[in-house]
Amino acid sequence: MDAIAVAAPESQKKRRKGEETRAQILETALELFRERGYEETTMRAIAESAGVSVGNAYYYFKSKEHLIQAFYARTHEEHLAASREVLDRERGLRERFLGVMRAKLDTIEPYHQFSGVLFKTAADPASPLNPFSAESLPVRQQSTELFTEVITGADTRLPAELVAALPNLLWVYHMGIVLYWIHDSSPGCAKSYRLMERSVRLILRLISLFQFPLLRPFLRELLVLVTELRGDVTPAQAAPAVE
Amino acid sequence: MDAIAVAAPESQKKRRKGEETRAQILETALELFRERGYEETTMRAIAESAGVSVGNAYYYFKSKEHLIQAFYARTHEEHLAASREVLDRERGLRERFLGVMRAKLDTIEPYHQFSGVLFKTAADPASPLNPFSAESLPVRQQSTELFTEVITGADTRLPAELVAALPNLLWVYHMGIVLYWIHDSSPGCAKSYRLMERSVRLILRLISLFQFPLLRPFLRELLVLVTELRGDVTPAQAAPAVE
DNA sequence: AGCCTGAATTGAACGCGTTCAATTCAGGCG
DNA sequence: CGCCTGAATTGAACGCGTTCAATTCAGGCT
Repeated sequence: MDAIAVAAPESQKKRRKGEETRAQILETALELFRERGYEETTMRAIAESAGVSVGNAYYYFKSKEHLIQAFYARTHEEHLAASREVLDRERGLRERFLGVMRAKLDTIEPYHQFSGVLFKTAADPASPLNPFSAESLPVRQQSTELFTEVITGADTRLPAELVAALPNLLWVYHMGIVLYWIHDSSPGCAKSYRLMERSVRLILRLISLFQFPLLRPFLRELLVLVTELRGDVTPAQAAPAVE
Repeated sequence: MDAIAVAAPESQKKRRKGEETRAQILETALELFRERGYEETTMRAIAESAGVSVGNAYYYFKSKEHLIQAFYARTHEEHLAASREVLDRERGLRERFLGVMRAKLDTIEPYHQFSGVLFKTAADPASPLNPFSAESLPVRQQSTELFTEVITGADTRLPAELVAALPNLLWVYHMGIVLYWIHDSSPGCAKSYRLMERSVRLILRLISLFQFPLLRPFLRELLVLVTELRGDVTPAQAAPAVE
């Protein structure tokens, strides 16, 4: 048996080892987070449970928050996968949009209990977890692309300028829904689903309204506002001045 | 001199003392926050600077976060005062709305550097600082009333259902602007002011559009959505289940 | 085999927010 | 006047996240 497996080079074996430890720590951490909550889970407990020293946990994760970031990346992947399924299946704009949004809520549902901490750290402009930070730019871009795909892959034709601006708008909208969801304590987060479904319907209606020439100037101004401000706000362009 | 001042009862003298200590601690804390930032200011430093013991600081403020809450209450008062001035002066809906929003940004400007921490804690559903929490309900109500006054005191007449729903909508909108402001690193937060002015204009335009019967069903649905969901989300209705 | 090097790992130590048993203070009462 | 009581105040101690100098480990080179 081992004679067959020899092919693996040394450096790869080394990397494998490190990645296993890393995965072990992350897995243990997420489990403890789910069991006891974030604040109640200490780094010492994580390390002990994972069979490593405290310092070693910090070797792989710069801070306790970075463990959340890893989790964040994971649910993001899950959402992408779930959305892909919807987008492959559906052609109607409404179904696609609704499906992606529903997938979002479904994906994050298991973590609702400690979503507060997640958002708490995510809201800090200085945190790498901040959705506007440079560190989470890839994730943000992927999410935005998702909404691009929702629109361009649908059988509905929309004016070009709207197509250009909508993805970012919808991304912000979806963040708003998540924000509501975080504070939603209704059973099964039913209210969040309800709000999402209704607001999606409303948005689609609003979009269709833009066909009327009456509303064109309004639309124009909205688009100018959005494109003018998009992206330039992130504090990441210059390193935060800490003396 | 003292013969005149004798009138003060004992209990009042006592209360005065306590309140002075409390004020002393708060003043020192806010000063240090502004100087060095929130995270960099330790409770020990605050206590020492205020000439009290650490424990005593905790006697008056349950936690470091509660010092922020006190600051929050203060800027809220300032905003109310500044808004009052505007509302007494202006009669046009646009001027009133713009004035109140501008006053908001002006009021919080001095604290922009540590606004991140403010929002970070405010975003946590479990935190008393959370704008949706029971503890900040009075502040939230006052803010909402402010927008009621913006509308009802203006010389523009609006449909009754709109008048009923707008205050809450505008409050949420104003929170959104603050959220943008927190992440705004442009000089003088110019971008936030710009966004605010443009979006205010847009909102007013949107409001005036509702006069067209074409948009009535849209408006209806929007109002239903808002009134249905308003307020019931706060997790404060039942004590958070902590085992 | 022996050495070198850089990754992996350790655990004691630091600084922080927070707690709390103990102490002081000051006004009311017999 | 001395006692009582509750508010005000103290500071040592706790548990936490985080750091870092020191140590081990394992592969590559001579």
